[in-house]
Amino acid sequence: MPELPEVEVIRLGLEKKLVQATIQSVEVLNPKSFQGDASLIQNQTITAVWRRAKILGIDLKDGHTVLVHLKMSGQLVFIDSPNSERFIGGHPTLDMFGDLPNKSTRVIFTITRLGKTSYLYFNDQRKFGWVKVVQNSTLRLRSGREFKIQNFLKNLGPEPLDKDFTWQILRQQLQRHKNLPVKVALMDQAVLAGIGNIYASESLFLAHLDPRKKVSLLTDANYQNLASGIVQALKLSIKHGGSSRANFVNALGQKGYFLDFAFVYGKNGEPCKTCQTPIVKITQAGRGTYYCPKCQS
DNA sequence: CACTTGACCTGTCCGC
DNA sequence: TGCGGACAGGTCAAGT
Repeated sequence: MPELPEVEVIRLGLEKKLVQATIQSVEVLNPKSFQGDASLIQNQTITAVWRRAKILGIDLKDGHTVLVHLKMSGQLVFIDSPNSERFIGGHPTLDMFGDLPNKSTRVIFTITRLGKTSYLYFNDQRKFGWVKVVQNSTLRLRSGREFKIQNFLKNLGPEPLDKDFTWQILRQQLQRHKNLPVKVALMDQAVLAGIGNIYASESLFLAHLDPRKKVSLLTDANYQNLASGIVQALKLSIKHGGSSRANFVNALGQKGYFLDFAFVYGKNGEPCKTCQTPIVKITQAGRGTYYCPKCQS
């Protein structure tokens, strides 16, 4: 589920709640969801919450970091006290959500701050996601940022929301896959970090680019349009709280509303918002791709 | 090496 | 209603 915007929305929420707070204890309900020694992070103060690609990092004062990957159905929900904070901010809480923990809860962190106790729930219906405790020292500096290269992570491409991201960088990165359709190439995390199935389709629509077009056939104008389409789609989604197709909720358990503004994702058969032509769904590399056959020719 | 497919899980939705 | 199958935002490993 979560791609870059969803993970960033969670990060923004968690940062407010967790920095300067302390992890008092950790309860692992599903052992496969948790790697590393949970006892290492107990009674540790949280110093930062960061994101790289679709991975969240929670830094602790003593030099450990808790990494979280939500994969398809993960959630990280912070609750001060039952049935309170989830209703602030003008958006309703998911009705299905109910009280936590629920049957999808895999890990529970007990958090204390200023003498008050709260809980952080890692829920993950499909059990693909994970929480992992590592040493900061295993996270290497790269390009002046605190990004990690661990075995379980292949090399990640540039962050598309970095200030120095340009269409030339996009062009250079896509050259890794000259013979692939541009949509498939875009989803390789080594090309760009954080683009998944929703934002690949949406970015290509904004760029008026056929998702089936091979990378080798792209023009500089295509790259320029695509680079700006990517940034536009990601920023718009963050602004609307991310995409909640099924499971996604932010750090307070609230849904995101980007899909209300989407042009093509999940819209097959519906008229294109620009030209009224029905949106088409095809399969590329085993994943659904949505596009407008007229606007993206 | 480049690329595709299956596997990992649980849940939902759609057609018969 | 019930049941089987397809499908779901991600990423590895194995296969072609």
